[in-house]
Amino acid sequence: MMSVSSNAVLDSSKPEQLDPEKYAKTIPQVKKEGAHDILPPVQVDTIITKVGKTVDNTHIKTEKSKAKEAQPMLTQESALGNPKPSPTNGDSVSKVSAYARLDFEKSMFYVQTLQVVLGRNPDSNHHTVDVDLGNIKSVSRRHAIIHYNFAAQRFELSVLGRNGAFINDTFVESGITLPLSHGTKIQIGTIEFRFLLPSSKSRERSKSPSKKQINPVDAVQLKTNLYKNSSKALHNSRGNLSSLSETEKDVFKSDDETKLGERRKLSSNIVSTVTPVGSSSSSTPKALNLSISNPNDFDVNAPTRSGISIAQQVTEALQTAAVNPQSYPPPINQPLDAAALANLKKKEPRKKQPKQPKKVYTLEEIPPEYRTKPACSYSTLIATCLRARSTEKGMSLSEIYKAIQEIYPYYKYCPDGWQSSVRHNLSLNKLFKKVSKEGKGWLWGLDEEYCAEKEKVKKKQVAAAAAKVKSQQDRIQQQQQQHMQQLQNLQQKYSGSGALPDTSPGAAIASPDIARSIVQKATVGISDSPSPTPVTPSSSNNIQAQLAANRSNPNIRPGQKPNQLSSDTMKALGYLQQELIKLTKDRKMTDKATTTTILTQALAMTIAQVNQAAKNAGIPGNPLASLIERNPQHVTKILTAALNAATLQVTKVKPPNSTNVGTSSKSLGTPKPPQASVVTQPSQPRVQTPTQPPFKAPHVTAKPPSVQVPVATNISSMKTPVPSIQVPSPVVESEAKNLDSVGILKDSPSQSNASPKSSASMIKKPNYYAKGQPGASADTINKLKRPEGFSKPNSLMKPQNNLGHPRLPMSFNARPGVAESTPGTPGVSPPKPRAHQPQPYSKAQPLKPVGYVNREKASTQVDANPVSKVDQHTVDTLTDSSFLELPPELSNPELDKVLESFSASPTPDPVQPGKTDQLGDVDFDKELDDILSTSASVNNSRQATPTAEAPNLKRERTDSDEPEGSTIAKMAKSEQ
DNA sequence: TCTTAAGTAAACAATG
DNA sequence: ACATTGTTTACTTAAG
Repeated sequence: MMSVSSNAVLDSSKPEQLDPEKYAKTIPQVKKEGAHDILPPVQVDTIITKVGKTVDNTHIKTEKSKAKEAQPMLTQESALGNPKPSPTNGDSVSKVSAYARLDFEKSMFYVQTLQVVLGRNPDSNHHTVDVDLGNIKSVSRRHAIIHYNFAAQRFELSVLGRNGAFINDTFVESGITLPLSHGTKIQIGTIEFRFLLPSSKSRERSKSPSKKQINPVDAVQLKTNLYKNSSKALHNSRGNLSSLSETEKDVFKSDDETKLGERRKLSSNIVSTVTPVGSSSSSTPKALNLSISNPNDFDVNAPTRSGISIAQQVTEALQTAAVNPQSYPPPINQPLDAAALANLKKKEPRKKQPKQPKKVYTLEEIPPEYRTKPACSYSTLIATCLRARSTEKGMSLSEIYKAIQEIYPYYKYCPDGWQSSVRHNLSLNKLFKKVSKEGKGWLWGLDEEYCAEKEKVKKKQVAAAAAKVKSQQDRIQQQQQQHMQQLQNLQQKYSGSGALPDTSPGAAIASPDIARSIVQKATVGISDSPSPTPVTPSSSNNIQAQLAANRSNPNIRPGQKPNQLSSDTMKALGYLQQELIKLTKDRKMTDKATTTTILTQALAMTIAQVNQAAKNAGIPGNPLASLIERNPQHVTKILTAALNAATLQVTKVKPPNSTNVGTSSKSLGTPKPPQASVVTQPSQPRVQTPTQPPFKAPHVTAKPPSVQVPVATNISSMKTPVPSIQVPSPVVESEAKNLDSVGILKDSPSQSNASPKSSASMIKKPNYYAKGQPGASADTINKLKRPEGFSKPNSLMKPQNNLGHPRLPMSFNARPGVAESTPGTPGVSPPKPRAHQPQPYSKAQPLKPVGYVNREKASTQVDANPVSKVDQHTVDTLTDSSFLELPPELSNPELDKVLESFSASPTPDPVQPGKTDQLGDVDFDKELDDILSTSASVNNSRQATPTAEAPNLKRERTDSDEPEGSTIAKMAKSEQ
C-alpha cells in the first residue's frame, strides 16, 4: 500500500514554503517509498499526453525499469509542481498530468497516481490519505481507494469504510470494488464528488504518434491538502505540488497539533488536488516535461461514449461490473489541461446541481440499534443536546442538528423533516432561548430559569400524585380492615352454631356482607386467591368443601396475603357478580336466603369449573380472568348453568315455601340427587384425589338451623311468594333437565341464535370489536357486554413503560407489509392496519425507510390485541368444548347435557366496543335486594347504600388488590 | 366530547 | 438566487 511517510500534506495556506527545487531532491525517496511497488508491472499504453508538446518520457515496462527511470521523470515532474506563478497566456501549455480527476463541489483532485486513498482527516502522523475528506466521523480513516486495475484496464473504487459509500446514488457497502467510469458520482459521508476521465478527444490525441507513452505507474505521487479555501487556490495559483522534500518535511513537522486542529476546523470543505489548476497554469512550459491534458477533456457534460450519457454509463458500469467486470470498457487516462479547464470554469461556471434528496435508507442499511425512534420528545432531545454540547454562548441550529444526530443516530438515518420539528420546538418551547447572535442565526441555549420552574411544578405534581396514591392505599387498607373485622364479627357471631351465616340457607341477605362473603368464598377457587376466609372446621359446608379442594391450587402465590386478590381476579369477580345479578333478576327470586345460597354455589361452581378445566388443560395463570376477557359470553353460559344447577340443588332440598332450614336439614346426609351432585362436581377438581372425601352435594342444607336465626326475622317478612318465582319444584326439577325450561337457553346469550349451523362459532375466538354481526340481537349484545375491565385491552395490557412516550412520527411507520416480513427486528410487531390512514396534509408522503417501526405502536399493537395477554392456548382451551369435559368420576349426565348445549351454542355477537357496561361495579347487596324486593316487600334494615344505577357506575379501578368482592361496589361508591 | 400535548408539514420572511 | 434559519399556522394523533 501507499507509504504513509512518503505522502506529503500541504496546506495551501503555506505555498511559500514549497520549494520545487527541494521537491526534486526528494523524488527518489518518494519513488522508493511510493505505492507504485504494488502495481503490477504491466505495460500501459498511452496514459499521459502532453498538450502541444510531446513529453519525452520513458515508457516503463517493468517494475525494475520503472524504478530506474523514475528519477528523470520525477525530476521533470518536480518542475510541474513549481508553484511560481507565471504570466499565463491563453494558449497555455498544459502542465498537469493526471489519469483522472475528482471533481468536488469547490475544488478538484487530480489523480496522478494509480492509487489514491480517500479518507478522514489524519489526526496523527500514523496515517495519511491522499484525498482528505475531512475530520468527519462518518468517514473512516481509509474509506476508499481509487486504483487502476490493469487487468480490467480501468480505474476502480474499493470501498473500505465502515459506512460504505454511494456510487451513483447507489449504496455500496464496505468491501465492494466497483469500476469507475467518466462521471461516476461518488459520495462518501456527506462529501460528494465525481470521477472524471479525459474525454475521447484527448484520448485521440494521446494516441498520436508524436507523443511518448509513459507508464502511469511512474506518475508522481503528489498530494496536497487544500481546505476550505482550496478552490481559491485552484484559481489563484496558490496550489502546490508536493512531494516529500526537506522543506516539506519541515512543513509536515510543523504541522503540529495546532495545525491539525486548524485542519479539523477547515474540514468541512475538503479538496485535495495533486496539482492545483492555478499552479499548473503558472508553470512554465519549460518546466513541464510531463504530459498535460486538456482540461476540456474533463468536461463533465461531455459524453464519453458516443450517445451515451454519463449517468447512463455510470449506471451501466455499476450494473455490468458485477456481472462481467471485463465487459466494461477500460478508462482511458489522459492528461489534463488544467489551465484550460480553469478558463472553462470561469466561462461556464458549473451549474449547481440541484441538491440531492437525502438518501432513503433501507432497513438493512440502518444499524439495528438505530432503527427505533428515541422515546423522547423533541424538546427533550434538544435539551439533552444542549446540555451535552452547548457552550455558554449556545449552539447554532446546525450544531443542534449535528448533536442530535450524533447523540441519537436514529436521526442520521431517518428522513428529513425532523429538522423542521426541531426548529419548531426551538421557536415555540419556552425551554429554549436565544443566547447570542452568530452570523445568520442564533445560538440557542436552555432557559434554566424556566427549566427550574418547570421542574418545580413537576415535582409538585409528582408529590401530589404520590400523596393521592397513598391516601387511596390507606383508604383501601382501612376498608380491608373494616371488612375483615366485620367478617370476624360475623364468624364469632355464628361460630356457636358452627356455620357461617352466608352459606346457610337461612342466612340473612340483609347483611351487607353477604355478597362479599359469597364472593369471598367463591373466590377461594380462583387461581390467584388463597382461602380468604378463616373457616372453622365445623363450619364446613358444601361450598367450602368444594372450594377447599381449590386451596391447594398451585397457582396461588405463596407470598400472597390472604384476602388479597389481583386486579384481574377482582375484575373477574365483578363480572361474575354482575352476571349473577342479571341472571338472578331474570329468575325473580324472592327468598334472600335461597338466593344467597344459590348465588354462592353458582359462583363457586363457575370458578371451580373454570379452574378445573384450566388445570386439566395445564393452563397456568388466572383462567377465569382470561376466559372472561376472551369470551365473557361463555362465562355467562357457565354461570347460567351453574346457577341453574345450584338452583336445582338448593331448592330441591329446600322447598320454596319453606324458609325453615330445619326442614331441609332432613335431607342432610341423604344421598344427593345425581343432578345436584353433578352440578357441583366441576367445582371440586381436587376431589379426584383419592384421599379427599367425595364432594357432598347438599351441604347447604347441612348448615345448622341456628344460622338462620338472623335471617328468619327478615325472611319472615317476605311472605308473599310470587308465582313468577322460578322455584324448582319437583316438577320444575324434572323440567330442569330440559335446559330450555330451566332457563339455560333462555338465559344463555346463545339462545337467540342457537341454530346448529352456527354452533361451530362457539369455539371460535370471539371478536369483541366486530360490530353488527349477523344474528346479534340488541338484547344479546346487551346481555353480553364485556366487563369494563376487559373492554379495553389496552387498559389492562398496556405496558407501563409506554406511558408518557411521545407519539412517533407517522412518517417513520413501517410500510405496511414490509416490517413484518423484515428479519432482524426482533420484538417488533408488524404495524397494525389502521382503520383510517391519514392522508398527507399537503404533500405526498415520502417513501419511508423500511423498518422504521414506531416503538410505541409496536407495543400497543400487541396490546390492542385482546388475545395478546391471554395465551392463545388458554383461550382456545377454555372456549373449547373440551373445557367442559369433566373427569369420568365427576361426570354427570345432567351437567354434561347442560354443558354440551353450551358448546353447541353459537357464540353470540360480540359486544360493541363502545358499549361496554360497568361490570363489576355493582352494589351487590343492593342489586340482590332489588331483585328480591321486586316480588317481595322486604323490610331491609341493612345499611347498604342504595345505588340507583349501580351497573352504570363509572369509576376508576385501582390496580391494588382487594380482599373482598363486595368492596368493589363500596369503593365505587366511596370514590364517587 | 373536549382539552391538551406532541408531532408533522408547510408558508413565509429574514438573513447571509 | 439560493439555502438556512426562525416564526407561525394548520392539521393530526394520542391520551387524559
